[in-house]
Amino acid sequence: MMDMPAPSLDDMLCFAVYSANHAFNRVYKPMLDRLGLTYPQFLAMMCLWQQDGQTVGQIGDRLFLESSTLTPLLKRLEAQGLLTRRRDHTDERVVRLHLTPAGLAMRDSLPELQACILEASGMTLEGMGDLTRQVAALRDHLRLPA
Amino acid sequence: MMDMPAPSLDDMLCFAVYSANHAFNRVYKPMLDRLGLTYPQFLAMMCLWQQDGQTVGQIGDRLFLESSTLTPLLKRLEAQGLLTRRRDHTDERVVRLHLTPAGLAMRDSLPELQACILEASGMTLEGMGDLTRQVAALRDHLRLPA
DNA sequence: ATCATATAAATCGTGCGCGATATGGTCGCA
DNA sequence: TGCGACCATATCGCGCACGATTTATATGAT
Repeated sequence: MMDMPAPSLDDMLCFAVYSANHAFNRVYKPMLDRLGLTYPQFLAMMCLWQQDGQTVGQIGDRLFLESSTLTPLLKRLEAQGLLTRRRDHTDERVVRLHLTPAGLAMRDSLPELQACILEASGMTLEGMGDLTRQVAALRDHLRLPA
Repeated sequence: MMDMPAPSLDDMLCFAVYSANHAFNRVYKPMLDRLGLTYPQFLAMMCLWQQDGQTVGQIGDRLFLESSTLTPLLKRLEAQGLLTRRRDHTDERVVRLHLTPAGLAMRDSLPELQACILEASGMTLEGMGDLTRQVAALRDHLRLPA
């Protein structure tokens, strides 16, 4: 029987994804620094720009994050004056998030941000859309129960 | 002039990569738990399985990580008895990493690990190789100086 | 009405990841 | 010989991310 050759890091999809994620982080950082956001905070803001008034759990479902990650992150956004956190009147277990005017206004920086990312990626819009779908499909398959 | 439509999270390559990375982490976790490794620790071990005796800086170049990340991680691997950290005799600034027999033996788990990942990804080997190259090319382009 | 179960967030401890800085070693050049 | 520039690693503080647990609220069965 032939053994499979031991794969090197460069052949491993998981490492490509791991290192590409870090590379994105580094590209975003200087731009987000000027907004006073971290990258995960930016993703949470994206959720709320898309739909205001979501709960912590809904943001978690969207971003695939636990409340143990989100609660402190959202408190920091609240401390920055970008959103409010209030218990829902009809279900006191739930915390609803609402953008402040400052939080909403920050959305205006999005187009420029997107343009920078597109340029840094060195891809076309179509190429990005295509790769996005492939990677999202991989993610969704990995998330299936074993 | 028409504005670009504000993209949602699902259209963003950065989020696809971010969430796919977390999804990989979650797939690896139960398997790595049995080895007593974290995912970044596993990546460091991959480097050393490929070439023993590398320096901290070489591992950092390979994984795109800083010494501030690697030093504590490598100390934990040393504490587990998987490798040794020794200053180089000819250049005392440099720390060289050498696998112990236990660290080397752990490599035997690799093939099974790879097989599990392949299955969890729901892809063919060719499909994985193809996507790996696309994502690595993206990473390398993002790493170019602006 | 009561109590068991379930659910949503929050809290805690550990490890990763970075930027800024510190420490100590090397090398070239006066 | 000694000093200044550079270099490799280590340390520190902050924020993310998780699993395990806790707290508070809601729901359902009897």
